Amino acid sequence: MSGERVPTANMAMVARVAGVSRATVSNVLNHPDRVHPDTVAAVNAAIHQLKFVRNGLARTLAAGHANNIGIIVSGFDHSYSSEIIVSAQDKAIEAGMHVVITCSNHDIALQDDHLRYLHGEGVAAVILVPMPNSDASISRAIGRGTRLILIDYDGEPLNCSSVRIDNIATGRLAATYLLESGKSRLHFVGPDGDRVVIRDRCRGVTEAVGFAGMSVSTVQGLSREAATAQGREIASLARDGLIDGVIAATDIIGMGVIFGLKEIGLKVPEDVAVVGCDYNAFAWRGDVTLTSVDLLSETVGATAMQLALDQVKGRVQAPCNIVLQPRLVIRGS
Amino acid sequence: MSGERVPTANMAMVARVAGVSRATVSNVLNHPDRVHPDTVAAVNAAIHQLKFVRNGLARTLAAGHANNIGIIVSGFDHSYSSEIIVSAQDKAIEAGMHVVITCSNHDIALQDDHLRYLHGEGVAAVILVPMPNSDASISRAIGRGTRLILIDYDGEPLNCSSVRIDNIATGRLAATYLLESGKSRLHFVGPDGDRVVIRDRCRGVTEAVGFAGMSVSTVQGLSREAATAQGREIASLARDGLIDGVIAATDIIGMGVIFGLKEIGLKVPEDVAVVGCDYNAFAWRGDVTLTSVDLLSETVGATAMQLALDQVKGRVQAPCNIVLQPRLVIRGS
DNA sequence: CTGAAAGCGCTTACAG
DNA sequence: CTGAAAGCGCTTACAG
Repeated sequence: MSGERVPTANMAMVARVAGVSRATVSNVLNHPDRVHPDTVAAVNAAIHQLKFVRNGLARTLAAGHANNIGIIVSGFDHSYSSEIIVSAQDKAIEAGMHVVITCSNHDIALQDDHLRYLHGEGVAAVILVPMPNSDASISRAIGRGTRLILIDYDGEPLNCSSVRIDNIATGRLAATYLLESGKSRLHFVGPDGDRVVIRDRCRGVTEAVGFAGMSVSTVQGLSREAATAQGREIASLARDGLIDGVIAATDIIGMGVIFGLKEIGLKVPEDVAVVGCDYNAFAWRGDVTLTSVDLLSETVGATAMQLALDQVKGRVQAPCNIVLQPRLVIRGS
Repeated sequence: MSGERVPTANMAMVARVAGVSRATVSNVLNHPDRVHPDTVAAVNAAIHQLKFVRNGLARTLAAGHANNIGIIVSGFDHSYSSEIIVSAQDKAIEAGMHVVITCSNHDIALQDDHLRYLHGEGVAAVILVPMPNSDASISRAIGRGTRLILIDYDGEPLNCSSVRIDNIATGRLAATYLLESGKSRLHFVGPDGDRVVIRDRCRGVTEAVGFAGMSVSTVQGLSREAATAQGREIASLARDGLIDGVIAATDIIGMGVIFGLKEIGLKVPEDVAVVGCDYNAFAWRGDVTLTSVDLLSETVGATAMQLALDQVKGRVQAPCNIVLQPRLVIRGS
């Protein structure tokens, strides 16, 4: 157990080489305008020569504020997560902040752990895409004083900023499109369980159609295999003329349905039209491209980061809850 | 600019509440066995009462070693990244370490930035899945003293531990399988550019087949759209009887080819068999599932983390370079 | 078993 | 414009 770090250059060494005090080195790094140009040059030369990289831990500790923001996601199996991360990071970089990501791997205990960990590491704020039913964990984080921004949070109202998509509107948008395309016997298919997101999408469909006009079925889980299997079931309903439009709660399911329909020779969208609800880049692209509802991942990520930055910079105190309206993207299904 | 942190409990407060010194609180946290059980209980009660979370920055700074390991990936658009992260994190957690992820978004400057940043944050080690042509950036990190583990690095030999898949074997495996399935007119299709990974896979195919027995084509980029378009081109070659087996450098391309073939009524794998080379869970399993070469992402991630931990714990000094042999997974194509 | 003291590498008023 | 000094929140020998 001797994994000592190779002795790295620190500010004291830079100061010595440059012939100045540590305070001056610090000033060159943080407020170069307050330092004589010649001194700046000398210090920078020393920094360069010693390959000095400032210790960010000590910096944060001494300065009392961090220059990084944490993002916790539960997994990368949906393109939504990655898209949020990328757009959030872009915004953070503009503001001179770093982003560290943490993955809870769909494990609520791990999510809790990451929340504690990032708090302990003193990140300036945490953006969380919370797992369902993690209210307790979230409240604890807020209680601890973590600056938290919630994405697509669907639990009890919390004293915390958030950004989310209107999932009822998502379902309504999908259903309305099918109705306007002349379809009338709609079917909603979503994963089992009682996730609010899915329930909302279903509710949106119901609002647009009315209970009488629709049927509903369920897929076990979120896998492609299960989606394809259920697609075959739905195809048989379609063959019997019971269905002419399908709203799939997820794009993966939507593609499964399309494969099921085509397998028995039904034409998409002529015989049966299919709309997905989560614009998943990992789902598109069979020979038929899936029409879906854009959940504006990029806007969501950028907005969440903006809220985080506003809080960090002290520009805003009160929590701010933003609800975004989704957008239908018509493609080939 | 007044985004001050809410005053959080620190060790001094815990010590006061528990009626002990800060050193004792620290001992309760780090070496509970050295402390009287009653004292431990009192301190823990205070910790609980104050919702104290130890400042990890200060801990790392004072202790001289971190309890976290960074992973830098260039994106999450391939399931390989996520799988590596998950398995690496599992191994880290076993060892009581935390994992922070950073995404360079396919930007070599950003990758360099993350490398510097993580070094500055003092992470115990960094696992990097490097972008092509980032040797300079990597050497700099090593020079700085960062403990670096490279995954699938294909540049100049470096004084640094690494894990990689044998990509020549990947191509050979795919081609050999097709030959043994009775196919003889093989075609290799990969993305343009001169990535070593792709060249190696092609070389593996060549080794198995000989130049005379194969043709080669190229896709612009890695998108599904381009893959599908090229799939149509390849399908026309197949229709003319010039091809009866396709090795696709990526699974996304493989699926594009399958869609192209089926569009003109060719049967997969009877008329033309298709094998992918990167076992991408995001390549949609259509009605035909893609036979592919498993790049053992989980082993790669776990092994990389093991190498990192060994170094951190001081169990190993010399760099260790591991080459893993891929494994063919026969599915429906 | 417990605590006083020094120190990790930096920043930030405050003098000069 | 520059530096001496205190302090960020913790850990670690070292006494006791």
